[in-house]
Amino acid sequence: MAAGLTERNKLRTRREMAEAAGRLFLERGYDATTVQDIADAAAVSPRTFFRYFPCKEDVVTAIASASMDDAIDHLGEYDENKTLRSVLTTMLRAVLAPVGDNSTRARGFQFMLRETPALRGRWLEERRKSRDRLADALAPWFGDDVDPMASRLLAGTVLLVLDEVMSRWADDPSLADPLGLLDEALRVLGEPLIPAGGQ
Amino acid sequence: MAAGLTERNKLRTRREMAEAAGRLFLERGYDATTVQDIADAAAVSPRTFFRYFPCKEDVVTAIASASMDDAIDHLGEYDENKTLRSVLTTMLRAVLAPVGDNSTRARGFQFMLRETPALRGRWLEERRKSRDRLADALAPWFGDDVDPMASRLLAGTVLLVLDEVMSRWADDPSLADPLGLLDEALRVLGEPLIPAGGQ
DNA sequence: GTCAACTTGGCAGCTTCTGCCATGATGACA
DNA sequence: TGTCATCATGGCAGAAGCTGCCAAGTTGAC
Repeated sequence: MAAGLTERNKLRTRREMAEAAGRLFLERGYDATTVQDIADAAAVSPRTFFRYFPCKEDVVTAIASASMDDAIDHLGEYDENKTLRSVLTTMLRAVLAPVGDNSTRARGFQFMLRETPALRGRWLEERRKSRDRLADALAPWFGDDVDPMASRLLAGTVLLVLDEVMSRWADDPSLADPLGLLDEALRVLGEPLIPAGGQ
Repeated sequence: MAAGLTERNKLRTRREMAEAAGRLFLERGYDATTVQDIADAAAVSPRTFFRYFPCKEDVVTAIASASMDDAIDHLGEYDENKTLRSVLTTMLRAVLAPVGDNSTRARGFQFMLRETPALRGRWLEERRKSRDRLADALAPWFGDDVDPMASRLLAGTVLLVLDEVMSRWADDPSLADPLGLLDEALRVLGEPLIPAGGQ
């Protein structure tokens, strides 16, 4: 439990760097903040920064993807009493609810992602990993011996929904949190994306 | 029509750089190929390379996203006699058919994308632009005054399908082209991603 | 034939990121 | 408590991506 002094110091260093980076990014922008700036603010050397975060973009994704990882992990084991819709709703709400707690910061991050191509690429890349993990977690609902195409497509589309909801929320300052936008998006997933029709 | 010598020279230079880059990337890998290498192979200076391609990754996306752009552009105007399914099928076939013509190269690119995080991020970023354009092109099929959520989700999911199909094709050397995988994926889109069920 | 516009090359410089080694702190064991 | 292996850190040098600036050569219009 004590976990050792070294271990605690490393956690603290990591947290201080992430906080300093997040603050500086929001203050002056991602590109205008150098790793040197972050290192100075966290009282470490740039060399140490790169030991904790493989690249500059990873500070942002490490901060922002943590809640997503948690939500997918807590999706839990397959339970035949829970419908696919209910577990997905629960997961998405778990991810979206905290956004309202610090909406200024969350909006800031959202806009920063939009305006910084390098960051958005890295972000989409992270999202892709989430998609794979979500697809695995959802697979049991589709049966064991079925082709995994359906679960993979659903997982990907659910993350598209999340993306869409967050983006709209960021653009509409009158919305306190993005939860209200979720229901309509989930409704769309309950109908065929391609309406029935001729060949 | 003559278009001027300068203009033709620029096109030639651009093509030579793209070809040299593509060849070198496939030969020795993306990371192991420097911009200097590409510039040498195309007999230009590195400085000129960056005048044509804003960053190294853009050579790859410029090559690979051209057919996608064409396909979306040729999706054409709204025609109420064409079903959504038919225009999407036409578009996806237009993108996937040429893959079989040079399958070795296409597989090489696919694996390169997989193994190079920076490239994949940039690729996903490009895909995102395609999604926006596709969503705009599909919007008329959803009616004018409807919320654009449905068309945006469909566009995103169609590109997920493309991604999935290409990935599976690349992994299965027995497949000449990826067209055979398309039908099943499109079938999934014709049914609700979330099966009907309780709340 | 002349001149303006433009393309290219080279150079210096910044930033991200990595390998290497010395230094100092931590923690285990006697 | 003392000793020693381990490990986190810092500093340094350097590669690679990328940009601004200016000089030189080419193109194309009059």
